[in-house]
Amino acid sequence: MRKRVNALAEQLLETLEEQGYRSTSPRRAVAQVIANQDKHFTAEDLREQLPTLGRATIFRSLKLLVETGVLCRVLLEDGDLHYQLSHRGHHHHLLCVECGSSQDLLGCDIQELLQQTSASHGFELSGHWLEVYGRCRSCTTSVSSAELTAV
Amino acid sequence: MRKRVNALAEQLLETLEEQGYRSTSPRRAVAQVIANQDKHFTAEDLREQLPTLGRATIFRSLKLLVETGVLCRVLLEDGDLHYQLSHRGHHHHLLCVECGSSQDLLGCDIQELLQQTSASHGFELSGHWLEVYGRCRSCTTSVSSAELTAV
DNA sequence: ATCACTATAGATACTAGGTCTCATTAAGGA
DNA sequence: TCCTTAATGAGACCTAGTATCTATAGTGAT
Repeated sequence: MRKRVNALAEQLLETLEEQGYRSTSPRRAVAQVIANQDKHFTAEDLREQLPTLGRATIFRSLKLLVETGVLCRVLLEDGDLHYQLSHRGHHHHLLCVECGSSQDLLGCDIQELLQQTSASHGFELSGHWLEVYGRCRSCTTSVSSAELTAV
Repeated sequence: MRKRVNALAEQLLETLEEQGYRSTSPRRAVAQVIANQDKHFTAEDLREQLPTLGRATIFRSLKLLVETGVLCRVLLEDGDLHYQLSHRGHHHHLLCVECGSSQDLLGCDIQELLQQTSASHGFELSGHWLEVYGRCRSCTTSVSSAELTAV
C-alpha cells in the first residue's frame, strides 16, 4: 500500500517537472502528503501535516497543482472550497456529506442536456460546474445499523 | 422603471417582515440597492453603494436574505461566490462570463438523471449544485459585430 | 403619544483563506 | 563546480465573513 502511495506522489512531481517546474524538497513533501489524503482537504489540513513548511509555499504548491490539473477544487454544500486529487479531464463528484469521501461521477452525460437547454435560452455554452451531494454506500449502511441499535 | 424597482425592494422587506424581522432603515437601504442590481454582486459592491452603513450590517442583511430565500449565492467559474436575487425554489443559473448577467435555467431536469447515476454508484442523493457558464445572447451578438468592425 | 422591551446597528477585533514582497537558498544545466 | 534563476520562508497584507459589545431605534401595549 505504501508503495502505491509513493508511486502516486512520484507521479504528481513528474507532472510538475514535465511542465518545467523544479522538483524541490517542499514540493516532494506536499506531494507525499496529498498522495496520502483519502478525501478532499484544505490548505490548513496540509499545514498541520507539514508544520515545517512555510504557509505561502503550501498555497503556492496547491495553486500549481490545480493549474497543472493534478488537483481540482471541490465545492462543499456550504460553499467551502476544498482540494482533491483530480482524475484528469472534466468530471463531477459525488460527495458524501457524512464522511466527506468522494467518487467521480461516471456515465453522467449532462453536457448535451445543458447544450440544448442553453441554446433554447439563446446562450452559448462554455462550461459548467456540478457537484452532487448525498451519502455513500458505506455511510448509508453504517447509519442504518446505528439506527437499529438505537431502537 | 423606478417604480418597479421600488416595488421589488418593498417585496424583499415584506418577506423579512413576514418572518418576524423588523423593517429598519439600513435594511430598507440594502433592499433598495439590491433591487437595483442587474447582475450578481458581492458584499463589497453593496458597501460601495452604501458607504454610511456598517460593514457588519451589510453582511448580516445578506445572510438574512439568503436564509429567507430572497437571495441565493452563485458560484463563479473561478470559485468566487457572489449573491443574486433568487427566484425562489431550487433552480440553476446560466451565467454570462462576459457581462455577468444571469438567467434562470428553465426546463432543465437533471434531478432524475442524477438520481439514476447516483444510485448506480450506491449513492443516496440528497442535493446538487449546478452552475452553467457561457455567453448570453446580447454578448454573442455584440462581440460578433465588434469583430466585424475590427476587420 | 409615550413607554418599555428587545432586536438591530455600528464600531471594532478577530478568523480563515489566500496573495505579495523581499531577502536568502537551492535546483540543475553548462 | 559554478552560475543563473526558480523557489523558499517570513511576514505584511488583503478579502470575505463572524463575534462581541454598547448604543439606538422599532414596535406592541398602554
